[in-house]
Amino acid sequence: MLTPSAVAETQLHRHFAVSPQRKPESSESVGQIGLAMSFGRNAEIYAEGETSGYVYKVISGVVRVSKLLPDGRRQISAFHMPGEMFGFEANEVHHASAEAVVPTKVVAYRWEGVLGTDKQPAHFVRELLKLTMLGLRHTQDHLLLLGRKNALERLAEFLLEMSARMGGSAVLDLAMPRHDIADYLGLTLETVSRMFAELKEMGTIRLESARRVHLLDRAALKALGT
Amino acid sequence: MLTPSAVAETQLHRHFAVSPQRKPESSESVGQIGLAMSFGRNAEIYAEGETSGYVYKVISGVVRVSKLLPDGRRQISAFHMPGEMFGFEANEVHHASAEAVVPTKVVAYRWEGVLGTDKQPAHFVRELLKLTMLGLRHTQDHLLLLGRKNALERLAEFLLEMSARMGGSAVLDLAMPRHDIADYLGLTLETVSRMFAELKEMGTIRLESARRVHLLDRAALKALGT
DNA sequence: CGGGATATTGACTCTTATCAATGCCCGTGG
DNA sequence: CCACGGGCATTGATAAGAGTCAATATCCCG
Repeated sequence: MLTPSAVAETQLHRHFAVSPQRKPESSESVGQIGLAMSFGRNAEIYAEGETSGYVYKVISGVVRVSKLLPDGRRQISAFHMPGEMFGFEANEVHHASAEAVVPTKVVAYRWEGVLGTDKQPAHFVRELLKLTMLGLRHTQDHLLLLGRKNALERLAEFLLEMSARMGGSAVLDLAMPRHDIADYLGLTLETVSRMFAELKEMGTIRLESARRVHLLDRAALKALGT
Repeated sequence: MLTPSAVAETQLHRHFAVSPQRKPESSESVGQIGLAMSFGRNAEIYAEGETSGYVYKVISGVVRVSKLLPDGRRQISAFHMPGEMFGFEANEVHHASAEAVVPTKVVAYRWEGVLGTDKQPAHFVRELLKLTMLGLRHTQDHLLLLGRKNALERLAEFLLEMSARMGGSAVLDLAMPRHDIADYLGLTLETVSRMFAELKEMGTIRLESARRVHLLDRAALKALGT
């Protein structure tokens, strides 16, 4: 029988001509609790179905968390930027996989799951509760996007979200390819590309290159994306 | 300026010819911490934008949690059944609204938000963390449904989810109208109706009435919905 | 038993997916 | 320094799935 992890890996190979690197390129302990790890582009940080012994904090780079269907359809639930944490689960098993979008450094912290919570300092548990609640909020907002917004609205919201998370700059450097944006927004990469073209024609953005976007008219984007 | 709460209410009036009842029909304290409340069909339990002073547990009935766009598009993020808790937020403000789908009894527990967590017993915080993580998992699964599944797959998954949560019986009594199912699945009510018809033709379900569904072939539903 | 809300069904439209061709950019090696 | 190659992105033509609008049908609930 195929384990969920094996299935996920199989699917990954459909998405990437070059198979993703397995596991960290390097790791070293940080203080007494953290373990610093480096991952190359598209390297797997953990897989769906894998036992989850850690929570992670992004130091540099970008991480995507996604779920796959047996036929290869993929939904990215979140991108994680430097400073953000990810990887916490109610059970001992990851129910999504995480990969580095670009070369990425993270710190992993040992985490025994909710059951091991007694052993964790109270402030840590409280912090984790807050982070989980914020994650839930973000995911619920994303439900609205996926369930009820059209392609243009989705891309507008995505650009505003990315801008806000990069400190609100008007020039965005997107770490991820069109394919990842599409899988985050529940679209195809062609549709994403067409919506970029449409925003460009409307004069609300300018594309310096495919990955470098100038937001020219935030108000127009907000009118679309909210 | 329209408050978010006022906007939500406006939109509700588009959805229901009869305006929803405001606030509990009755309430009485349970022990020293809980407050029992009753709500009629479509009554609002709390609104988006409202200050959140409580978490809730469903005693009987069904609750829907949803978000609205200014133009009336609605996304239901979850239905809550007896025994389940809902209404916890990272901030002091609800970022979704909750309504009773059918006449519903809940118990409300005072909750000061994450910041007030010190005052809560540790086991309660831990329990809440677990519930929030489970909610996050459910919501992420729902992202995959909304982003990547077709109408038939969505309905199949919905029926299996409902069956599982009603104890796995082969005869389902759906509390919610087609409109709510549609807003949960990111479809229109017409499409939901057509997918019911299609499952019926395939012989995987039988409709005793619109709300009462017999699951004849779970394996077929699983093949579609997973 | 009657009437209003809810659900089904049909005809047609529209958005997005699919399939396919072309273009672009960047890193590598001659 | 320029040419080549490969991944990535854009653009076009067409198809398919779900949405919209509209006409019944059915089911509760009083």
